[in-house]
Amino acid sequence: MIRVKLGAKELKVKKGTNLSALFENRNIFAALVDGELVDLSAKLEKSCEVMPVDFSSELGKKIYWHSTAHIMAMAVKSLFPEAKLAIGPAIDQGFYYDFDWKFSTEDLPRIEARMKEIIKKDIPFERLIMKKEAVSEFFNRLNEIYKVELTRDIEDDEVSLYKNGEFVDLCRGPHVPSTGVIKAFKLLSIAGAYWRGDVNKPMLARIYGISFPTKKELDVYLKRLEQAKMRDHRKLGQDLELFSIFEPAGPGLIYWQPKGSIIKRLIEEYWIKEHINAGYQVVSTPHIARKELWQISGHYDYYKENMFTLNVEKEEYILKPMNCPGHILLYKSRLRSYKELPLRYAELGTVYRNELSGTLHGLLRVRGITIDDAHIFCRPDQIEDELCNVLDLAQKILGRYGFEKFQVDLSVRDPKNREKYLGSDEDWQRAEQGLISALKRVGLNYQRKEGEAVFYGPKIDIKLLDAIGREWQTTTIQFDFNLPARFQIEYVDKDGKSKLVTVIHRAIYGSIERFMGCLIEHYAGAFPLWLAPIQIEVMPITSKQNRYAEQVYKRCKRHRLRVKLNDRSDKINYRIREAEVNKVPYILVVGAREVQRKTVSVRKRGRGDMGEMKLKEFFSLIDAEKGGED
RNA sequence: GCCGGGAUAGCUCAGCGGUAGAGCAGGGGUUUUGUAAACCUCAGGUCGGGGGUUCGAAUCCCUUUCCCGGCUCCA
Repeated sequence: MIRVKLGAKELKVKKGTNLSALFENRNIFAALVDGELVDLSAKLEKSCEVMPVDFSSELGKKIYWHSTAHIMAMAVKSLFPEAKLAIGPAIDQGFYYDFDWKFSTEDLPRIEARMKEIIKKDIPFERLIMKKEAVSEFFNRLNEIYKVELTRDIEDDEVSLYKNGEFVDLCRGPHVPSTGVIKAFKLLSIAGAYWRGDVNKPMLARIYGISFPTKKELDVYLKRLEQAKMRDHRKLGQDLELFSIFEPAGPGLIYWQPKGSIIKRLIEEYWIKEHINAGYQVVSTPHIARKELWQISGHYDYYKENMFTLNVEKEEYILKPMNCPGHILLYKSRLRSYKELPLRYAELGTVYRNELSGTLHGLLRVRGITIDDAHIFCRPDQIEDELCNVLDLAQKILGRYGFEKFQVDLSVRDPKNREKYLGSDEDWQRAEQGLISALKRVGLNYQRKEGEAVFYGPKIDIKLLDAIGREWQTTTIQFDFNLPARFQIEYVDKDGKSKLVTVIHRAIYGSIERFMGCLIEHYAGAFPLWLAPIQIEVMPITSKQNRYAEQVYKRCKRHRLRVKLNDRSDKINYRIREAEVNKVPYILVVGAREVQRKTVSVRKRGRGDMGEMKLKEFFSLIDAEKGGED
């Protein structure tokens, strides 16, 4: 007999008992045995602690989705026996499977139908352990070249496989006990994906899907996806007339409509104010420069595919893809003393990058990028304080928009591949140490990502999520071990000797375009009062109140509010609906009663009628809401 | 850039070999309205561009531009 701890209970069972015997609850489909994730078919060989796994946990979801991916692969193989299997993992939201095959969207319903049959048959998932060579041979015989390659890369001598009837897949597992466990699923899309994420390897077809233990959960999920589309910045950008992209003008280039320009200007003004307070100096640099500048910086050799070039009187000019060289020229315009450091140059600099056409995406990925850039030139002993200041500033600025939770990544070198990177070990260690202690000092949790650093230095990135949960990098703080040496950026130290400065690149919004995109989705177009393009709409109920309405309108204007007078002859209900659809924060309705009592009726967006008040009262109400911003 | 799917009025979409349609938005009128859609009327399109097949193409084929979902890349 062995002892099994199961939650608060302790059971005594026979050695070799099937794990599934412990659970009556049919929703449990896997378990953690002493922390190791296993199938329910696993046998208990020694005393241990068992934790049931169902769909409620992250682990459970992954197993459930992964099993669904296997079922999809089974369906695909039975419909298209020639399709070759690649990989099929669970992801954060669902699963995918890559096949070497050409699918069209019409295939999805057929695959779904076949999956339903497989689920109905309730075929068990059986775990097999085989010698690596035997597995390799097995897949070779089936002409599953990708599986052969995967098997070859496994370090263990023994390999696990999962078998459902005739279908066998290389897999670490675990899985749900049988196909019937999957109750509700949906295949969502087909997309291309390079084998092993490598551009030089074959392009495979990836099918994405999702599954849930109940139809209801699936429906809720699909409905949420549908609703998320309603806050897509591209849709809202058009509906609310914030920005446009024009085909004849070129892809990835943003034309800001008047309303979008108001918001853009406000977030820029706020940014400038905070940066001046934080000791930055605002500078401005041209959009083009001779190619020599980019040869010195190294961009001409290493960033060429991304740069737009111009011919000017037989000379080559480059449309700037980055602001750094410009800021460096400003720094180098005279000798710098250690006493001047840190020197912080900030610029809302628009750069142009020839991003791959297939990657362009609304405001979130464009070719004309306004970076809220700054370069900090400092001494090594100032690094940590400077980093803390940047992180504090980032939190303050992002917090102003209600972004309080975000993902923070610390990207460092790939330890196995040190030759790839510029700079000494000492540089990297000091920089990384500085980044870590700064993160700790300001109390930010972060994920360490090895191999994610750029070649010239380690960095911290902050990522925001869009409406459907995709991550977009905004804030970035990067060390640069490349440019100081290339440009000989120096300062005269206490001892009279010239020394290389440390350069930190940093952006907080990341780019104005991307940040605007994130903001639109974050607020679902309902901008807070201080950002709303139109803050107030004044509406007389009938034309008899037009004069009074105009007085109200003028007083609002004088109070420096962005106000619109809507005295069209449409019914008041119609105009109110229109303003609500346009997400105007406040409506002031004036009818005969308000004229008589010298008041306004206030209606707040999303909340409805707040009743009558004096205009003065209304002003103090919204002044408080604006939070002191003007 | 690569794979798959798209593009019809300002917007959302129907039409899918036989005379280009609807709703909303827009113009003109009527209505004078009390907190999310009053009524009438008018106008609006080389069906993304180019080429082809056909007696005839929005519809079928090729090509090109752009968009969407991914991959890769990145602010």
